[in-house]
Amino acid sequence: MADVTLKDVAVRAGVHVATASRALDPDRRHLVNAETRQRVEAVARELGYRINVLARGLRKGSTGLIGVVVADLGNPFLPPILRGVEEVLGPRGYLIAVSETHEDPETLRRVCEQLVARRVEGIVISAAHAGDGDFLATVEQSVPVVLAVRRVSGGGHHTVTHDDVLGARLVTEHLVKLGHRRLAQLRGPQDVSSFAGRARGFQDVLTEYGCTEVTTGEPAREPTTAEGRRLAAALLAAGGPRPTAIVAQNDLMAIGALDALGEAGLRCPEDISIVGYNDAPLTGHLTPPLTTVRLPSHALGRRVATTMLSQLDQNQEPPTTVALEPELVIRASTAAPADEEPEVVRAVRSRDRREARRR
Amino acid sequence: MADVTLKDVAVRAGVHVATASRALDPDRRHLVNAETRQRVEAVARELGYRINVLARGLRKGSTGLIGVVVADLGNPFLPPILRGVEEVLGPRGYLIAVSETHEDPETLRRVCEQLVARRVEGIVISAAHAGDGDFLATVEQSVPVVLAVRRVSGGGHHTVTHDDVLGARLVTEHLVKLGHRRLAQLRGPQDVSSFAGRARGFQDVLTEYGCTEVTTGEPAREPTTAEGRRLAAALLAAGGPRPTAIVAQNDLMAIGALDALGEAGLRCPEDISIVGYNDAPLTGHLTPPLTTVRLPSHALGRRVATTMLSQLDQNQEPPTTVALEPELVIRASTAAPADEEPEVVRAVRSRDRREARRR
DNA sequence: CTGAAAGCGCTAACAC
DNA sequence: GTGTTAGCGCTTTCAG
Repeated sequence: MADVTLKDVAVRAGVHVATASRALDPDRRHLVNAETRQRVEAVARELGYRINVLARGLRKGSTGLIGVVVADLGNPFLPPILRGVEEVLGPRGYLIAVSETHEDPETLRRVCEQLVARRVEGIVISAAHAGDGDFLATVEQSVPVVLAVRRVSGGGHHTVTHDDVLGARLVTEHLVKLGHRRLAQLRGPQDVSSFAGRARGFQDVLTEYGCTEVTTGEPAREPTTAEGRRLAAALLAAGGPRPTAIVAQNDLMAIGALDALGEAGLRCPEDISIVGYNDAPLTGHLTPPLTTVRLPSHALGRRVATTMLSQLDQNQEPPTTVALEPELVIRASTAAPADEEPEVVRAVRSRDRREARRR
Repeated sequence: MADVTLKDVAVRAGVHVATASRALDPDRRHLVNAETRQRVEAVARELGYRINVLARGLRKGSTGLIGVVVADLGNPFLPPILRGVEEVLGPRGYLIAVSETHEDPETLRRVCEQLVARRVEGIVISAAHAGDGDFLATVEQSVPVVLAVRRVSGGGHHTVTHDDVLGARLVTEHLVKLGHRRLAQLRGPQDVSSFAGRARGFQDVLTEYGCTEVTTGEPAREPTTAEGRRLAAALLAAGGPRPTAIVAQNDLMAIGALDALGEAGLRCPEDISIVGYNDAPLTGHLTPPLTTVRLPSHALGRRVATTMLSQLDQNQEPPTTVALEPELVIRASTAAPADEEPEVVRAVRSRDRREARRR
């Protein structure tokens, strides 16, 4: 607990604190006589001196702290993002303070207040909901903000995200090309841009290919296994034609759907194909291994950090939104529908029939 | 970026900064005339004043920062721990700064330096290796340290951990009671106390019940799926009698073992039972669902935080080690060995035979 | 109840 | 090259 101050070092080294300060600062050491500097350094080491970052920050008006606000630390795509952020910001001397909102807007507010009061130099937010734009604008008056993963409606913020529309297109087209024409979607909370984007990609493909959506109506209250199971069960229990494929907006809901299928005595992919989103750990080890969408989370983290750096360097660039491209991961939970024939097959058949009649 | 200072508020409210300071501090507001206080509060709100935590910290000698050092943020048992820590420390006004070491001792050192320089008030470390005791003792001279999850050899630190010996006993005994007598162990790096403890629990049970260990010799370099698979494959490829059960020291290695089994054309649990450790997400959804050990991580986080709090409150209690009890989760990856009969069955049989002879 | 003054530990001007 | 002085924004005596 012994707090050695710069003054202690200076006295012991027989110099003024200012000199000691210079000698110990990498950026100003060259202003000091080499011999003096070495003496100061020696004493500092001997006394176990550690600079008080607080005092320096107060004087220089900088804390070297970057706040990162996430919705849920348990989300498995976060670690690669955090690692990417840290990889870039750490070597620049920044320390990362992580806070969690649990998806609660009130907590988001509180946490941002906290961070601003602590004079963090920037805030990375990956916990935004669609309607948080106005609030974030006020935060941005105090400190640079970079949105990660989730956008807010209205734009106007530096944003680095995944291209969710594209990702959803990728999986949905994959299913359509397998021959699926009646698809259902398991939606997450639509005030989160990721889920909203995935919904749009899905819809777009359905429209383009003239497919039918079988719908349960409501989205999941939370994007969890339990909710996925509940929604999928409702889907299967409903009257009317069953979908041949289910697009879950994340892996957890896909797993819930898998459970619901099993309980209904149906098989995946024989009876119904299921896809997830995120490529969470172990999804490749499920039965069946899950077809899903892989996100470049680590790259996203790095990109978030560089975006933040350029803001910190006062490069007053206008807000941009960059969307990184996800990747389709095809595994065994998707196959051609059993009761319906793929387009090509049908085309061939009808041609055959036509020819047969002609003879 | 407008930084409103206390002075600004004071001037505007027509009072001295000291008065403004008192009026705005929950602990000293009662020292101020109610009317004055309200005026100050109004102005503060109006101007958007936010206290500069740095300046206050410098003056009061406290930062309200707690450092948390983890080995790998991707580890799925961390979030509940972090949440537990935050739940307890957050309401007390502490902010959590999370850093990662990637299991590198050098990084651990650097990170601790950083945190001390920033005058964090306490450091929670769940990234310790067995040999870090001496280093941590030096850190402890500057700031309270609480070890989470992993101990260091030699003791002498406030430690909150899981009872790994017990956990390993639980799964191993479960296997023995199913009738297994030839078991193998997939070990993680033994300089991490968690893995070392699990090794001991396993050995203890084997000794007590007179079972045989089939060994691959080396532990995993990293406790990953790939390593688990490699070690399990080596185990299966080796000459000599095959184990009927494999105890992996974490779920990832267990999954690797599952893979290796599949590749060798063997089934789990029919040919070999496999158990994991940690009860990571989705382990219940694997094929077969994995028998494993569930850790009270959330409770551990809370306990870590309260231990830290009592240290911060200067309660100079001597270092204690508390080990929280894990829980056995039996699923479908374990069954009685095919070629060997469970104890009870054998007992019943031999009794039957005896009785048969008597007639 | 409020104001004046000092100072937390450091760095930035400015002198010498 | 090095010392002097001032002050970052706040809290804390100590007066009044």
